[in-house]
Amino acid sequence: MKKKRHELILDFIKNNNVSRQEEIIKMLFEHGFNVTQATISRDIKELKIIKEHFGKNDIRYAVSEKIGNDDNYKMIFTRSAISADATMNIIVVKCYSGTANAACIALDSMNLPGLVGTIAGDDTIFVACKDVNATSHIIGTINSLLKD
Amino acid sequence: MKKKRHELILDFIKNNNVSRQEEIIKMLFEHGFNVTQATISRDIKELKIIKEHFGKNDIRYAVSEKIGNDDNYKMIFTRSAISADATMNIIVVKCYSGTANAACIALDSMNLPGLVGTIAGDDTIFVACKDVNATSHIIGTINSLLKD
DNA sequence: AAATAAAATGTATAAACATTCGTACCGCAG
DNA sequence: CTGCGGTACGAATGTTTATACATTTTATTT
Repeated sequence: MKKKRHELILDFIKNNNVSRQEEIIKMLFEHGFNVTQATISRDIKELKIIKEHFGKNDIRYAVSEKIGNDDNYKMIFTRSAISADATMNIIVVKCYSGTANAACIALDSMNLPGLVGTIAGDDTIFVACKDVNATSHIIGTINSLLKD
Repeated sequence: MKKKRHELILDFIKNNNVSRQEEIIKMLFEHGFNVTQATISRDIKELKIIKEHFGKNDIRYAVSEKIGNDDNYKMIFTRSAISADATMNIIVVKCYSGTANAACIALDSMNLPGLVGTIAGDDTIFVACKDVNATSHIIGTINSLLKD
């Protein structure tokens, strides 16, 4: 039953602003589970759920996933970028109009080794790389992102 | 003095396993700051520091990478979006021409609870929400973003 | 199946944390 | 100056969460 309960909890906090364990107890009760706060506390620990401050006056539980975050960036990038080309140590990435900024931030956040800096216009990103070697490495990474 | 204190706190939690606000008080004291737990609580809120479960029996404070990125997202969003309106479980966000896509991606990336899906045209975003309740919550969040 | 070990949970309580309320300290307009 | 609006803070208190210990449930061994 623990498994099912955990699933419910995860689902619940993903789809609602949950800020107290009591709310989870209530939700579980409505789904036929009858557990105490101590159990929820342990569940939260096991599920590695975190409590985050959001906006100015909200606190909410959230699933802690650094990996999930990476995926997020990749998603942003692949949804924004169209193609990439390299000359010397510069890579030029073409994006859909208006998305270069977002794609650029996503790219930056990947912390690619050998990447020196980026600048974004409306639909184009310039990526400055350390040297030709790094350039081919990075464009390889970018192209593999573009494929999915 | 608050600025300096905040810096110390961030530095501290990045480089140590900090699991209680008391530890922060102690550290600050050693650096010449004399504040109470109430202040630390407020600092943690302002700095959007989270408490994460780590390993099997550790809890520690950490800087939420997600939130840091959130700031980026927020920036993209607020620079693109103009206004928002809701009917039933749909929110319509008006953006500057050509920016809806970027704003939409930013919005998606915030992982707002109750948000089911989004779609962007050139200057408009449709946001589908789970129900009316979620809708009002989400438009509240959007409006608070638009204010700054 | 009885005996034993291990996991899951509840109870009660302690610990950790957030918040309310009051005060002090600005910066500034009148 | 004087009063107003805002920020920062401590003390006290309320709220929320974690945990020590006891108990029940489930699995494992013999």
